[in-house]
Amino acid sequence: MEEIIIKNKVKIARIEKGGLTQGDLAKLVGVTRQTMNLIEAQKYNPTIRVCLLISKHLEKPVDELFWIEE
Amino acid sequence: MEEIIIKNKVKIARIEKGGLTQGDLAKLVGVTRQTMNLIEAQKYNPTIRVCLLISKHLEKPVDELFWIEE
DNA sequence: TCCAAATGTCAAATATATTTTACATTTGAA
DNA sequence: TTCAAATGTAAAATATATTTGACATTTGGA
Repeated sequence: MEEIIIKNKVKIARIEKGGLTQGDLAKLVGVTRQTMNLIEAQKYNPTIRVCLLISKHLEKPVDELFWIEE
Repeated sequence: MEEIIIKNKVKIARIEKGGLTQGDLAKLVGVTRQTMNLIEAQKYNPTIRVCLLISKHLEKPVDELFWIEE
């Protein structure tokens, strides 16, 4: 899985909530609050499905929310 | 995992290869040829890490390569 | 036409994303 | 200040992304 080059440094930009709680967003996206919490804490590497749904509900493109740390 | 609403309909736009083979792109991204093949065939839901690396090597934004089927 | 390279696919194994349950800490409004 | 709501986190279980190995089919150029 190319551990050396990229190092799984995917980051999520601060999910600023327009009234949404972490749990609300999780529910909208269809994951658990814990998963959303881990994503926000940048603890791992979600699937594109989850990212697209976050993107949709936050109305921001995936490329703006997630990137590779150079 | 919200089986009803979204149905895991992530699609990859045709990965047109500027001389790249499926295997070449797989190697660049750091996954196996089989994984790249499955992604192209829209058989599943890759991680954002893989998507960002595909995006990088194809020089197209993630949002252009992957979307949710309405 | 022929053949090597590229692609499609399958089954079993492995790695890891995601859930479940549970509890401790923080935060903000009454 | 207080208390409910929100957040942070952890361990174990489950679901699924990804690999490995292998083989069959397709494709494009010589």
